[in-house]
Amino acid sequence: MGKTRSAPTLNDVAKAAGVSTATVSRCLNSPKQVIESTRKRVMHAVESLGYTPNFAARVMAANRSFTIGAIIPTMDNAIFARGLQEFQDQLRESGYTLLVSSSAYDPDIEQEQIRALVARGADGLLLIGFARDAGIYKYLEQHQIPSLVAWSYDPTMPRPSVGFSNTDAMGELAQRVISVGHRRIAMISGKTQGNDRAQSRVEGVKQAMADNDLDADALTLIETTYDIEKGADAFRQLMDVRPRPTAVICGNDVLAAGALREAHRLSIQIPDQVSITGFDDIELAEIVSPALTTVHVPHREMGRKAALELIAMVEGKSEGRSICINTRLVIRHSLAAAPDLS
Amino acid sequence: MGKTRSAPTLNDVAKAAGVSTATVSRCLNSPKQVIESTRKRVMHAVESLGYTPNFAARVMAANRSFTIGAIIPTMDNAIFARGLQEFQDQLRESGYTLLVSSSAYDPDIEQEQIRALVARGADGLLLIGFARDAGIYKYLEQHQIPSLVAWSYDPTMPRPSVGFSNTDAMGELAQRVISVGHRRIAMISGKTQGNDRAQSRVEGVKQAMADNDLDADALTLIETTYDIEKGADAFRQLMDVRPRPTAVICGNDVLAAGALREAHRLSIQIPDQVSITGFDDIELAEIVSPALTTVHVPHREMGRKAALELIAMVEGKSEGRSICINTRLVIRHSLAAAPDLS
DNA sequence: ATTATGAATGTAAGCGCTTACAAATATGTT
DNA sequence: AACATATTTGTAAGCGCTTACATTCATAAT
Repeated sequence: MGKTRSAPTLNDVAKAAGVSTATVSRCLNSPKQVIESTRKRVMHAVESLGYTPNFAARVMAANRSFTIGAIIPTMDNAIFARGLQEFQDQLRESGYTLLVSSSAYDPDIEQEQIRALVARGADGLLLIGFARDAGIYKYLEQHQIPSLVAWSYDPTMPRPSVGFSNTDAMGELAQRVISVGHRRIAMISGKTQGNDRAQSRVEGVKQAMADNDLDADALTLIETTYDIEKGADAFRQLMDVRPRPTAVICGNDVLAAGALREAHRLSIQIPDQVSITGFDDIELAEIVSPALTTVHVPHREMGRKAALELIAMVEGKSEGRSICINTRLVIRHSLAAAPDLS
Repeated sequence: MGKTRSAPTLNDVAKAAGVSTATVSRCLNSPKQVIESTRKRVMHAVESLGYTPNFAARVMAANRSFTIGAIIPTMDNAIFARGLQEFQDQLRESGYTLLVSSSAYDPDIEQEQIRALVARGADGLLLIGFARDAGIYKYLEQHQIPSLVAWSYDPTMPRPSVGFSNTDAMGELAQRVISVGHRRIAMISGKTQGNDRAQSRVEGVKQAMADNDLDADALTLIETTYDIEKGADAFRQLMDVRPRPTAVICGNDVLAAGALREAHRLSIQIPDQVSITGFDDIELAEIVSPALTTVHVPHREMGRKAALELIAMVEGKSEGRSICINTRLVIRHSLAAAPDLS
């Protein structure tokens, strides 16, 4: 309800220090413009009144907030956490504050959150992946809010992105799976609807299959939400498919962890009977047993570079370049040669 | 730089619709106050201009933002993710937007984030744990910002909290550990400095020991940051202690997972040689093998109740009650009888 | 027809801050 | 000493919105 009522304002400080509001404002924003003696007096008044500037007012007057917004699909697992933490740290160093909200993978909520952040004066936005309504991009343009896509990289897109090629990264992993002899391959993917990362990863698998004269259309594919439980469910389903797949490629480590857990329950030996792979190389991947063969994504590097680039865009120093981050295969025990190859 | 420059304002809409700004404002905020015909006209203008209200201005004028802020210690692991997701969902349903920031367990950063959120017009704040500088609480009072502590519960504190007694919950677990015969107990705790949850958990263990005529001061205690790696490091150290502890109680599941991993590496059989326990019951706990005996915290319930209570406070319907959430022991395979008990 | 009543709309005063511009003061030059 | 120039400070006009209050208009009661 009533909030700032009793909080001191710029005016109060000005009076207390016996100067004009302009001088106080300058003390706070460009101290070198005001002479030491008065600055001291002003700062003292600020201290003793416990004054904090009202951001809404500042944003409105200056049309600048030093705030960056990020909308991520979920906070519910570690996928975005690490990269975002680094993103925030980098922003902080440059004097920006990060505000995060999550969309629960729902495009409508995402749109709402984007508007909320823009309306709140965000100077720039970090978005995950490219896929979203064109109207949103138009909206951002109208408000002249620079935005940067992360967790994806596609230089052919009109908007800048910092990330990696999900297709290539997953392709490389699938190639490895095929190289060690697997022919009957199944995949547990995240929902591809409105999720270009998930789409590209499926694409990567299919491409690798095609490259090796396997019928990509024969890929047994289950789409599900990114949940351990769901990964487990999907794995169980896949184990009923005949002929049974010898390798299950998962859209990320969370799904793979679920698959692994279900394999334990079903007493299916991993990797002797079935190989399982993940994607992301979050901590989870190393902890499960057998440890997951996966694609390592340098989340921290991505977060840092995204922050730097977005700041450059916000400050008008960059038009928005796309930056490619290199992923690499991490071979651990969950992948082995296909059993029936011998 | 210049952002909202070309975006339409209330004034533009008013002109386009041939009404006053007051009417447009009313259309947007209390539609029933304006007659159907004009409302239609106004809404049409809003649509065709692609108007979105400027939040900074709205906040400043109305002194109300429908925004709730949350400052969590870290986004880097799952501990807070789940509860926060539910918190956000509940807020959304009630028409509030959640803005999150993370403090990296640093009190100074936390303070800065709190100020940032308040300055940005947050109507209320969710804080994790009680321990923080008194100045911050004074600041919140001065600005009349309701705040709610979560992940802790202590009815004796002057401020409302939604959570559980970390002492009791951990005490119950420790009691169980002792009951199955363990006498040489070690603990890997999170940094207790400025973290009342960590402190209370240590307290819980000590209390349980004292209750069972064990020397609580003899508890071998390692404090570390909440990292899998650190948990592993600490476990290695503990295994060098002589006489070697038979049970390692960890401050949370993340540390326990690290301990477990290290045990694997050291070829120490869990739970045959050493028992390990966690806290939180995040997904990780069930995935590692052996699965962790831990304390289940109903994060979702906590998130939901926290949201409801905080909204009530913001809307002046509650003075701020404290709500206790029940935790429960989850016994899995990582805890067994002490080996040398026989 | 006149007036009381209530609903719909308009008017305009802020909300707390930044910043262009003006004024005052200090510094340096000749 | 007189002036040009640079530095420091003040003045006041917004930024886009909400809302108390005033006004207008429609309806109903007399």
